This record gives sequence, structure tokens and C-alpha cells, in this order.
Amino acid sequence: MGRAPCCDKKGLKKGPWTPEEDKLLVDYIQANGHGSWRLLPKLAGLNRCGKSCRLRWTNYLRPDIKRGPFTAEEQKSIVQLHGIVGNKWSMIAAQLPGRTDNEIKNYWNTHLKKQLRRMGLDEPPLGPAAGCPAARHMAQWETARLEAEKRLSMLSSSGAAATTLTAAAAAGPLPPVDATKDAVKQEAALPGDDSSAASNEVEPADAVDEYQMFLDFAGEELGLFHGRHGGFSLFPPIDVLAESSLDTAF
DNA sequence: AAAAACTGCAACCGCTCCTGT
DNA sequence: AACAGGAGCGGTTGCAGTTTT
Repeated sequence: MGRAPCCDKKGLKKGPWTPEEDKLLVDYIQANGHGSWRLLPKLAGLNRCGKSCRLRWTNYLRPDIKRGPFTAEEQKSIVQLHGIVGNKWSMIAAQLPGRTDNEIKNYWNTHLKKQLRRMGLDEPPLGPAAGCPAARHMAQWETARLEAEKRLSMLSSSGAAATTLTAAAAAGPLPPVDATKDAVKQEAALPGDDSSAASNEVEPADAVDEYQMFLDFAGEELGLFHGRHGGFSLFPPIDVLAESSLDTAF
């Protein structure tokens, strides 16, 4: 598939960003939004490729980026999420508001990996295939959550719902649909799963019911998880989650 | 004090996926 | 259905700063 042309073929600048370049980028995005990343450098007066601009913005210049060291809670979340989804840094980042995937990736590679090794723990097995029963439960939970989100997002995009899941995510740390697309695809590809095809015509009321079922399921699963892991929480308590998500989304 | 080794982070590269035609 | 362009993601690299010898 068409690969983005390499920057150096066009004589574009690479390497560290100067404060002047940062300012140009920030000023432009604040005034116009990023729009097409490919066109942005030209419009903003930058001698950079769009890719470089996007990276600089998402990893460094975005105003909502949280700076400073990771908290113990964030560390715990990263370790747990990594055990569940593996190196899906964007998915992990979606659970940690203000943190970027690049930052989390770096933190994992430089700090947490070593820390786990020092503690005598090998790197945990990656992905939903992880052998630990709790991880399997979480993987099932994640699958169900993604399915519910997928349906909800279809609803939203068709205009049937007043707000999007992103709004719900703002109320609680459910990730935006974008961040979960890999898993959604996996889910959609499951043999014998005809729900994704049928979901195109899902009725609003059905979606609400399904989302509620998902929340109920998640509640049970999380209860189990809490019980086994001494109160660790990836997500807010389920009653809060249910209340805020449903209230905001509907 | 100087050199070597190590560490952490910003940025780049190349691949895959998504979307429009 | 096939193709092309654009966006996003994960892996890797380069280098400045810090620590150790």
C-alpha cells in the first residue's frame, strides 16, 4: 500500500524541533485545527513533513499532555494493561489521560521492564492469550466492551444518539473508538460471529440494552478481578461507570 | 579531571490499516 | 474489486545528560 514519501526525498528538515517551529505549529493548529497533516506543514510555513508535525503535536505540544513522572497508580495500570493487550501502546495510552503512547512505550522500555526483571518477574506474556485466569477474564471483558462500543459508535455516527462514546469516555476512562480499532477488527473477524454484520441495523433501544448488559457483565468480571488482585482498578467502580456512561451517552 | 559506560527521551522509519475513488 | 493516498502505530535509533570508573 502507498507508503508516505520519506522526508529526506523532499529536502525537508529532520531532527530536533526548534522553539520557532514549535510556535509555528502550535499557532497554526490553535487557529485552524490540524486538518490534513499532509498539507499542514506547507500551510503553517514549516519545512517538515506532515508525519513529523503530527508526532510533534501528539507527543509534545498538545495542551492536554500531562508532564512529570508517572504515578504509582499509572505504573500499575501500565503493567496490568500491558499484560492484557501487549504492546498496544495507543490502547494503553487511551486509559491514561494526558499520557501519550510514545511516552508510555518509552517508560515501559526504560523503567518498567527493568523493574519487573529486578523483581524477578520475566516480562509477562503478551496479549489476550496470556495464561493467567484473571488476564483471560479481562480479555473477555475487553472483547465485550469493544463490541458494545462498536455498536454504540455506529449509533452515534448515524445520528441516533445525542452524544458519542467519546463523551462517555470523558466521564470515565473508556477509550475512544479509534484507540480500540485493532481489537474491534479482531473481534469482527471471529469465525461464526455474525453480530457485526447485523449490528449495522441495530436499533437504539437494542444498543442501550446491549450496553447495559455489557456494563453488567463488566461489573461481574471486575468484581472478580478486584477480589483476586487486592483492589486494583483499571476502571472506575462499575456503578460509577454505568451511571456516568449511560447518563452522558443517552 | 577525564574518559567510558549507561540512561532516558525525542524523533524517525517502515509497516499496516482505513478511506475515498 | 482494485488501487492509491493519508493517517496511525509500534519498533528502533541517535544523542544529550548523567553516573561510574
